[in-house]
Parts: sequence; C-alpha cells; structure tokens
Amino acid sequence: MSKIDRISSCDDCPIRHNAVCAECDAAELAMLERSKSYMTIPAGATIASAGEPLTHLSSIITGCATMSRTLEDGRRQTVGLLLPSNFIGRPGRECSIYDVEAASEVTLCRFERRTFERMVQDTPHIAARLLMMTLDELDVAREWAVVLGRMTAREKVAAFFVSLARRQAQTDGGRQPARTTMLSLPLSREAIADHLGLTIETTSRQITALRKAGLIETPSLRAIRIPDFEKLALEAGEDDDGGIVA
Amino acid sequence: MSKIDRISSCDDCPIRHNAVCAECDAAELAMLERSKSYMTIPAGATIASAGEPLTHLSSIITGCATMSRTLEDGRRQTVGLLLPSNFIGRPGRECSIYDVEAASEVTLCRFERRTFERMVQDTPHIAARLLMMTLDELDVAREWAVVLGRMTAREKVAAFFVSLARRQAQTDGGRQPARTTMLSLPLSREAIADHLGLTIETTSRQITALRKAGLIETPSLRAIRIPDFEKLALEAGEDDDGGIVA
DNA sequence: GAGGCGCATTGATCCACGTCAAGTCAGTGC
DNA sequence: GCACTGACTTGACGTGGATCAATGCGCCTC
Repeated sequence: MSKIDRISSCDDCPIRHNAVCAECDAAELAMLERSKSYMTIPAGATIASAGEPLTHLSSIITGCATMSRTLEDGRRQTVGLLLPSNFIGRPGRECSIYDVEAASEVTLCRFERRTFERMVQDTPHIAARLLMMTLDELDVAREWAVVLGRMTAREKVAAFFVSLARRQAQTDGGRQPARTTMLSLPLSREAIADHLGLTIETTSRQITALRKAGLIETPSLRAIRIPDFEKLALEAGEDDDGGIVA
Repeated sequence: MSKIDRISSCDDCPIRHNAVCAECDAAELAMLERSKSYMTIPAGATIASAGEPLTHLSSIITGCATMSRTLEDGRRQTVGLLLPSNFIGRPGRECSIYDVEAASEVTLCRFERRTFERMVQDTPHIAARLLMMTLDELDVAREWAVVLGRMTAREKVAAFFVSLARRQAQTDGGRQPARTTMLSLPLSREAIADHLGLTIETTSRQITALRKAGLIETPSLRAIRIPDFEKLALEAGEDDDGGIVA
C-alpha cells in the first residue's frame, strides 16, 4: 500500500506510469518523492536561460512555456512548445541550451537534478518511460521541421492551430480533437511568429486570411474556434488520412 | 570472459557502452547478440518507407542515409541525416513515419525488433544509453529548427557544412574539426536542398557564392575543403564561442 | 567521336514574405 | 471623457529565394 500511495501522488508528474511504477524499488521512488516540489511561474517570466545551470528538472503541470534560441542579431526561433506533461531540462546535462519562458502562468513539478539523474540510471522503468517521452518529442520536432522547411505562411499558421488543437485534445484526455473545436491560444502573435519562422505581420495577415476563408473564427485575441477541424487540417498540407504530429 | 566477448563484438553497434554492458545480464546480452545481423545497402536504395512495418531496428555502421517526408504535391523535407552510430526505427513503434534512403552505400547492424524492445524494457543500462542517444538527436533536431526557421540561404548552406564537419570529426574520434578540414559530401545537391528547405538552384548558387568568398573549396562535386573552419562557422550565424549542434 | 543521360550551374523573371510605416483597438489610469 | 500604452492589424513597397529555362559537364554506350 505504501508503494501505491507514492505512485498515485505521481499522477500529475511526468513519471505518471502507474502500472510500471509498481515494479520499481519503493526506496528509490521514495527518494524521488522527497526531492519533488511544486512551483508556480507568472506569465512572461523566464524559467531557464541558455547556458545557465539548472538545479532542477521539471515537468509542466499546467500552462504553456516556450523554448527558444535568440541569435545575436535578434532573430529568434522557438524550437518547442512546452505543454502539460512536457519536460524542462534533460538528465545528463547541467544547463538548458535554450531559453525557456512561461507563455502563460505555469505550474511546475520539480525534481532535484542529481536525485533524478540517479533514478534514471538505476530504475529501468523510469528510463524506459523517459525514453518513450523523448522519442515522442523527437517526432514532434522532426514533424515541425517539415513545417518550417517546406510550408507556406498560410500552411504554417494552419499547421500550428491543428497541432495545438491535437495537443490540447490529448491533454484533455480525448484522442482526436472534435470536429468543431475551441482552442485557447496561450501565445502572443509574436511568440507564434517565432515558432513558425515568420514575422508577426505575416502571421497576423494569415490569421486574417484563414478567418476570411471561414476556416477559423477569432472570438478573442487569445482564442480560436475551429468550425471544421478536418478542413483546417487539409489547409495545413495533410492528406486526408490525417497527420502524425502530436 | 564470455561476457567480455559478447560486449566487444558490440563495439560497432549503438549499444557500444562497454563499461555499462559489463553490468548487464549476460543472458540478455546473448539474446541481443543472437538477433543481430549485418546488412549492406547500395547507394540510392530505400531502407524503410513511411508507414511500412519494420521487422528490424538498425544502427548505421558506415555510410549515410536520409530520413525524409514527401508531401503529396512533391515537396520534400529531410528531417534527419543518419550517420554512423545513428539509429533507424524506434522501440515502441512498428513503422518508421519517414522514408529512409541510403545516400551512399550503407552498412547496417540490425536487431530483431521484438528482441530489442524486450531488452529496452528489461535492461536498465540499455534504456539509459538509448535515452542519452535520443536526447542528443532531439538537440540536433531542435538546432536544425533554428536553421530552417530563421537562417538565410547562405547561412543554411554554411551551417550544413559546419554541422557535417562536426559530425564527421566526431565519428573520426576527434572532438572538434581541424581548422582546415576536408569534408566528404555523401549527398547530392538535391538531397542537400531538401535538408535545408531550399531549392536545388538556390543551394547551388550559395555553394558558388561561398566558394567565391573563399570560405570553401570544391575539389570535386562530392568533396568540400574548408580552409578556415572558424570563419565558416561565423558565416553560419554562430557567435564566436562556437555552436552546439552535433 | 557522336549522341544521350543525369547531375550541376547559371541566367532571367516572378512572387511570397519581409520591411517599414500607419492605423486600430482594448485596457488602464487620471 | 481623454490621454497613454502595448498588442494587433493593415497598407505600400522592396527583396530573397522560387520558378522557368538554358547551358555546361562528366560519364556511359555505341
């Protein structure tokens, strides 16, 4: 029972692998539990800066953060959108190589880095679980390369909404987004542009164009309604059998 | 001794983690060894097609392969360049979601998928090792997003040569490429263009431009000489303290 | 050596997106 | 109500890279 207790307190954490945890060493899990702490970050705040050592690894419980690189001349590219269950920092490296910023208010579940790294070394199921999570992130990153490298501005914006809708649906427990979906936009236009490799003006124009084409509605600046998800997905360059991006 | 034997025969494989392997269960390693086989693929051949089941996971021993997605209208984006030690396929998924093609002649070390997956589940050090490899690939993919999203054609081409020089140096045992480096180009101009999100014409023009600027020399179509690596890296948008891409 | 074939390069033109510069609009403070 | 601010939108124009079209060049076959 002590085992199960500890595991259930893990429910909101990255290592949310109930069945698997049951096979882990209770002493090790207890250690991880002890090093765990929660933290709330206000919107706009910096969570980590490129090159600065991280004392903790954390996973996002609620909210949205961006991971970006800024070149010396000011050009910025967001390389990842961090949503609930995503990880900040990686075992085996002291620093983040990207800037991580809270796009909305973010709550984190933090683990002391040393402890966490020891767990990964010693506990097979945590390493295996983390491996699956990382492989999924790798797929997302590669899928995004197709968007960045080969899509038009209009397709990029559509792809962004489609991808965000999929990820929000997944977080909310559903598999696929409903045909008609309401989307909360945790990012400013500038942050969207940085994610898409576009300027803020082009992004804005394409959002307008999609609205005029009836593919999206914009009830407010930070919300998007998608009347027909399939149609939007088509606009994002997906063939009819649906895409793969998470 | 039997343990050590098995491990040393792993030297050219992804699971090349001698010290770590010594702690693994000999029976499990033996199983992995039994499922191992080598294979040579001619240049230009398809190694895997998106959506088709893979019976084997493999790692590249020699040569170069590309991982790409082709959209219905023919646009193609290469999402990863596979060089020695890189992995093809992933545990936990039956198919590759990308087309994998041999750019040059490729030799593979293949593992039967089922066996390999069981190993990942059961053997902590293999999962941990695979996790580190995957995290590195994730960094490479994210770094490439910066290139695709925010760099000019000239910077993209320079970044490609710089990145390739780093990876070839790494494979050859050195840490950083020498100041003056000879680079073998395993890709056609078209494949380079697909990797950079450019057309073949723009790619060719930028190679010419870099040559005229004295940043590279082109002794043959499939070779590049870099007289001053640092200078080329600067052209690729890196600040002076060097970049992070593998 | 002539022809053909597959790549790569080069040239001329076009257009999608960047740039620069005004608006517009919601929110906030007085 | 009115000014102020910051985020967003819209407009006019310029440009980097795409597109279309030759041309060059190694390599193979005959």
